[in-house]
Amino acid sequence: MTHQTVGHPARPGLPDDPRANVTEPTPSCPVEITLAALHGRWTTLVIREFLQGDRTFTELRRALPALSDKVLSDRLAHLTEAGVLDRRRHPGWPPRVHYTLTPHGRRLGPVLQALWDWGTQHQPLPPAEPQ
Amino acid sequence: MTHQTVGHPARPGLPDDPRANVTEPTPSCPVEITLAALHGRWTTLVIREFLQGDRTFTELRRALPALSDKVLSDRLAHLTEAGVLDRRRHPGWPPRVHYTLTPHGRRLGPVLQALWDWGTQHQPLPPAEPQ
DNA sequence: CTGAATCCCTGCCGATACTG
DNA sequence: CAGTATCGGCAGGGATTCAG
Repeated sequence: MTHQTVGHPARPGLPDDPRANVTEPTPSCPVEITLAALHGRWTTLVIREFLQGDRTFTELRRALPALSDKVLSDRLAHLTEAGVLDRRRHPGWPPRVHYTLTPHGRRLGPVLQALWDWGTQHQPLPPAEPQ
Repeated sequence: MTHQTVGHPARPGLPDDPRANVTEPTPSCPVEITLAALHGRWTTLVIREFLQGDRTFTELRRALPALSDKVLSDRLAHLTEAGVLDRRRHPGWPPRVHYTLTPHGRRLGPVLQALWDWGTQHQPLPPAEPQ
């Protein structure tokens, strides 16, 4: 089955988009864009927090105690730059910063859901005997 | 919007599963399982090849010329161990090995589609002015 | 033909200490 | 409170060489 009808209904592949024809990893590929947004340890857990509402730095630190300040700061900056989070500094003392999902960030819900669903269907195979 | 109705229809969050309550990255989390399967440079491009049909080592090498033998070998072994690919050695000479998506691997189609879709909706933000 | 072994280089992550 | 600066360890990825 080397060839495949292009017009096949319920086609399991990806869209017929010029960006789907790349032959090496490139940042302009939509899949790479999304994986770049999700990139890094802790990132999906941070996003999960925001799917329940906005958060401050300290609230996140309490929710994810094993996450260091530096990495949390990195993740928030990264997600903000990726257009996933909106950063809002509140005036006064003590300084408070609220982060919220942008509309674009909220659309990561279905993405994480897809990742979740595949993972739940995963049954680890018994180690294949050498043939 | 700190609180949210649990029973909200079309809930954008993740399932009410005990595994969703982890407070640190753990390999048993379904999201981590899927990201682990997709992990590594070139991995999604390799999977894309298989969504069009089975492939041999050499066919993949031709389709992705900038991918080194070692990394291709790593990816194939990794995806096989993750239950995504099925590895079948053919007897005779020269040795030939065919790789095919398992049923489980075929279910990665919707996952890649979700990643693709989010990425296409992505419009890079102009660099935010410091507030 | 299909890999495995080795080497080097880079970038991520964590820990710690410090600042507006 | 919400970060930044710095450092070290380690794993990933590429190039090259060797093997079944």
